[in-house]
Amino acid sequence: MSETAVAPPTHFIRQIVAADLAAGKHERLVTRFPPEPNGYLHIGHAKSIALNFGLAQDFQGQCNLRFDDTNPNKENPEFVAAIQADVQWLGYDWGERVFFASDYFEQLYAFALELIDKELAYVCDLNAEQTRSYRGTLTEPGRDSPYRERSVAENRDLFARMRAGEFEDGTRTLRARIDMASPNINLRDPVLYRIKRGVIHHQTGAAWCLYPTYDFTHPLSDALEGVTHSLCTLEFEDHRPLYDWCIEHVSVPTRPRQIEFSRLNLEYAVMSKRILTRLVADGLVAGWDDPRMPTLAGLRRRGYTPAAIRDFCTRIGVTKADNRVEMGLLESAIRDDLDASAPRAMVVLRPLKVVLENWPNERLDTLEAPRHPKNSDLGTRPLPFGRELWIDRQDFAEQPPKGFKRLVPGGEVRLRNAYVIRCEELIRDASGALIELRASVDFNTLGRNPEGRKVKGVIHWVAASAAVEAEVRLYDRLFQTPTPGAGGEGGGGDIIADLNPDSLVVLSGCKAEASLGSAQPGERFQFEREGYFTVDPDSTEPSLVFNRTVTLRDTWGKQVAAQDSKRQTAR
RNA sequence: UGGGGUGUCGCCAAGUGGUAAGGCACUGGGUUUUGAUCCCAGCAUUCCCAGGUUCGAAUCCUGGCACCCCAGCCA
Repeated sequence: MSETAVAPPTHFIRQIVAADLAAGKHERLVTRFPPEPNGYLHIGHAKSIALNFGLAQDFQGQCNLRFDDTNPNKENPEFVAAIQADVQWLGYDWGERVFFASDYFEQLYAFALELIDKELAYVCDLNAEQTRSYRGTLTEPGRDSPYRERSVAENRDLFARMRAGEFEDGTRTLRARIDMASPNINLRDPVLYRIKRGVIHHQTGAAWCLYPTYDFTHPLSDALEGVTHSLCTLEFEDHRPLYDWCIEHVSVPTRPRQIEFSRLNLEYAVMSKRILTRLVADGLVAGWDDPRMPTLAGLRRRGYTPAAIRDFCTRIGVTKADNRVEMGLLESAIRDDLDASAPRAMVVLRPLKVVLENWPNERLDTLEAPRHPKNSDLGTRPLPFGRELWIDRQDFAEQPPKGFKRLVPGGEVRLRNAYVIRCEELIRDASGALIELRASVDFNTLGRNPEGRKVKGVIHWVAASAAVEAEVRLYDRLFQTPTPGAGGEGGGGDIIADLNPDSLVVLSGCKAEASLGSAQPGERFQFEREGYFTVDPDSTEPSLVFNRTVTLRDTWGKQVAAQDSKRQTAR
């Protein structure tokens, strides 16, 4: 196979990196992916991971995994483990370079002392509320803290006593001494350290009772690691002057450059960690790995492949423009991957029995079908065929809509990989409901077209005597509105009200073809004419559980839906 | 209304003064034992708007407009 090296798509950050490297600014590229371990990673993080690790790969640099763990109240080791698992699953490797911002706490403390000595930081006794009122507003400047002019000696003393645990939470902070009148609020003497006594940090235990803020920690951690390009999302653009200020005024070994790009928004989904946490905590979903969640764990359980997610990330690009990407793009990426790789199988989701009246009672044949229509390397599978079959109720219509190509009373249809049959009779129960079809086989149609007529429709089926029972979980978008929580006109809606009540439909008593009996959790299949499915870990030996990853493209379904809505509006 | 950003097809996105890439979606047509895949064709005389500079402007200048972010001791 000739692997024509596809040039990675160019975007503004890649251009900056390439130019910096070409200019000899750095020996090699160093990036970092800096998650806070306060939740699971989602598809938005995948964009950042693919960017940071991808760039490092392409330029033969390195990308560090660094946990930004400066707020022990919200973080825990479960998230640390989950994040590592997800990054690896996505296909990236940080080698030996896993770091924690908490690794640098001692060094950071020394940097803070350096700022104090330079009269660039001071201990402030204002509480949170007072600090806020001194800060001013967007349009009015702030006022200097009454503690702003403390001596170096006093600041050193107080800061040491903060560390020693002498003061209660919220009573004192260490602040940068910059400019209370700055039009950029982040520069109005931002808090560098706050007191948190009695919290056990997942990495440092009880060693510290004061913790550095993000604004102080991030630039210095980057510099300590020799990060050359620190890539983050747009909301940190305002913080860049502060990022640069920290690097400027502290004796760090290197000078990283922060570059911002826009975060990913997806239609019908939510990327806010706060809201995702709430969905999990309130039991609105089955957990962080619920297949409806946009988390990597959820997507994995849904049947998404790492390759498809990476492909999606390159398709969406990297810019500074606000965006909201259509679900269709993600779906297209997974369909592309799975169409090429997933073995085919037949599963009847809503079974309707068909008895072939001219098929001998005891005869059970074994037909053969390719596992993949285009990739013969995947081989074939045996397909039992007998007198009684299951077909999908949706593949039969007593009164077919215009254009219907499937089975109708008196009509013919092709059973995929098998014979053409004709519907001869409808069997009903006492209430008049259809419970069974009687049909006849054209024995002369196995592997060849019937003579003298064209049979358009092809439907899938499963031999009743060899069927494997399965539960199938049909997943759809978690939210029913493209921008959940945005509300209608005016905005400010309740996000819970936007949840899609039909995001999960569980089908039991589905009939799977015999070859699926040995399917293992995590395996992916195309159920022909239905979609892509994966075996859920809830599967146990006798009872299979499948999750629907995504449907097949369905032009017929769309046509029917369009006709329906036309009929609706006509009324 | 202070500061920081962004505006190119329904969505994403190239474009870096020389006459609007590509993907997704959509619409036709072909192949097909998956209404799938695949193939072929179509889909921005115009780049938020208005002026200006230039032989030439999505790209430069001026002035507007719209949207996003910032007043956590969260990140």
